[in-house]
Amino acid sequence: MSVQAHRLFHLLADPTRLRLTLLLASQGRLCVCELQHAIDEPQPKISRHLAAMRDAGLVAGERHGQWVHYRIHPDLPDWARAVIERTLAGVGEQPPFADDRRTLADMPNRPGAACTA
Amino acid sequence: MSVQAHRLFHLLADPTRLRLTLLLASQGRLCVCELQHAIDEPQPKISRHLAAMRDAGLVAGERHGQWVHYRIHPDLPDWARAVIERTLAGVGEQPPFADDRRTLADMPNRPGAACTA
DNA sequence: CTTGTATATTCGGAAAAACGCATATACAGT
DNA sequence: ACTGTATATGCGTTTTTCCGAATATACAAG
Repeated sequence: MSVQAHRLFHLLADPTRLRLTLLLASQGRLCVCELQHAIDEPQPKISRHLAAMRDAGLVAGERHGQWVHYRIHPDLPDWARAVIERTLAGVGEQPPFADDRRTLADMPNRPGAACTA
Repeated sequence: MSVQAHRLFHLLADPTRLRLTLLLASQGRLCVCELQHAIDEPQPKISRHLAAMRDAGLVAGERHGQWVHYRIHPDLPDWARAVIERTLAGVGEQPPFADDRRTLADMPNRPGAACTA
């Protein structure tokens, strides 16, 4: 389970995966449709990146009805979590990361409450 | 000059480049032959990786006589430096990183003093 | 100016990553 | 059962990355 350092960095090296990661780090838990709306990329692209992140242990996904909720994996080692947090603090206000959060906040019909039910 | 986040992570995603980076982060400044001895990889391989790191602004190299000294780039943004330091603290005692430092310490004819001259 | 050591680069091939597009699966509502 | 929405996967292609081997450059010393 212990993520090798270079594997973690490989995941964070792709722009789409980095946006997903920082979005999850800042928002806690999101379903795929929220992620998709926020970063505005084709759904298969997002899904396959999430699968890679899940397989490596970076994120965890839970099904809730028709939605799948993703979050940063709770068992991620401290150093890895710290790296993500520090990155968020360092570049989170720059594009495209800040815009992603804004786009997410403006999402209509946000399934938020429905998912957790 | 400002390193984009995903570019930094791309550099750290390669095992050889990560070893070089953590070695430099822990040792301050090293010439190529020291790096080569420590991580025991072919010289062109190391040189090409260092070139990529230099082109991206992750490290800086200075010529001193026949040696070229590399170090973590002094103008690296705080968040990036913190990411590297946190990674070193988190995985620096694991292989291969700990061994790299040990191998470097045991290097004979270490040019250390000669370089700075 | 030749030799030796240190470092960098070019080139071609092999392996991996990322993509678009289509399709498949999962679940909810009617 | 059928429809709609949410999510995942298979496939073929294009792009990127990494490497080894050879070669080139820079500098020091004799």
